[in-house]
Amino acid sequence: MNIANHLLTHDIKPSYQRIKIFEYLYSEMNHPTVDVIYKNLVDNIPTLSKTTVYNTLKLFVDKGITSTVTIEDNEVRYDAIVDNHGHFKCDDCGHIYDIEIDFSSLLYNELENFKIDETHIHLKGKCNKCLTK
Amino acid sequence: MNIANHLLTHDIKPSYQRIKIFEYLYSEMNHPTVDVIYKNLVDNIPTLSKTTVYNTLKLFVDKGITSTVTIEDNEVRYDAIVDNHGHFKCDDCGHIYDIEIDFSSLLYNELENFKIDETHIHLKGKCNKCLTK
DNA sequence: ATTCATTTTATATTAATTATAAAATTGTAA
DNA sequence: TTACAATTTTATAATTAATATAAAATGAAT
Repeated sequence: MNIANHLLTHDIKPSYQRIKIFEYLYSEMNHPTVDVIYKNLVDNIPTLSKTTVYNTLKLFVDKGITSTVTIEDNEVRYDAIVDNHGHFKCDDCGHIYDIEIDFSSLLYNELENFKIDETHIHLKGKCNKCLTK
Repeated sequence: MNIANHLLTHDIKPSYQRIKIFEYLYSEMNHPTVDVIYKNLVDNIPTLSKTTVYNTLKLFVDKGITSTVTIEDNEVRYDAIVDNHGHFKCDDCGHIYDIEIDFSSLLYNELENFKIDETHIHLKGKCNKCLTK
């Protein structure tokens, strides 16, 4: 994918930092925190500041090309996938898996006449790799 | 419900502060933050400290009589209901509704051979009251 | 009453995030 | 090219939730 174009089509000027941050999100798919993103990019962009990472991710979320993942309560993670899906976090290795979820099977009879904008699902446990090692 | 007994049966010594904190959680059912709990109790317990609220809730969660609700990323909320259920937060009034969810309808084919310990579901949108006012 | 364990409290610290304003960069029109 | 304006990035300070630590208070048992 052409990242500069992707940003442009979402009304975001493709600055060097923005391209690199999105590139990291998109290629790693590791649901990184701000800190992880910063530490991974600062070697190649020595002038990078954490504020830029915060600003950029906020912009990405506002423009709809990034979503946030809140599993633990002391850190926000970011995801280049924005269409509805769930997450599984392994308590052992800490890895966060994207999982497909058929949201249509979920019916909330108590929410009649409610307007549902977002549905967040995340699970915790142990992944197959950690269970067999 | 007899709160002192409830605490005792879960291996928690029923101190005055602990009883009052659980009583607040259980009677209000408002998914309060630590700050909200503290502010509501400090008038009647002038010596109460926030550290006690933190400690007590951590104890309650460890002993399984309270669960945490993480919807926004900058605040943890607490819930006296511990069996599996979901939450709906209204973006307008901020109220958090408990909702019953049939978790059995959710199948995760990607998680074969994974061990699932917890499932968290929360929704956002506008509640019926806010939609009609 | 004395001792020991538990609970509560005050204080300091940590760490994620936000606010603010200056510096750097980019784009554009003369 | 130069000058100017707008945008983006950066450094610094401030805020805030949560944790760590140790002293003070409480409670139970002898």
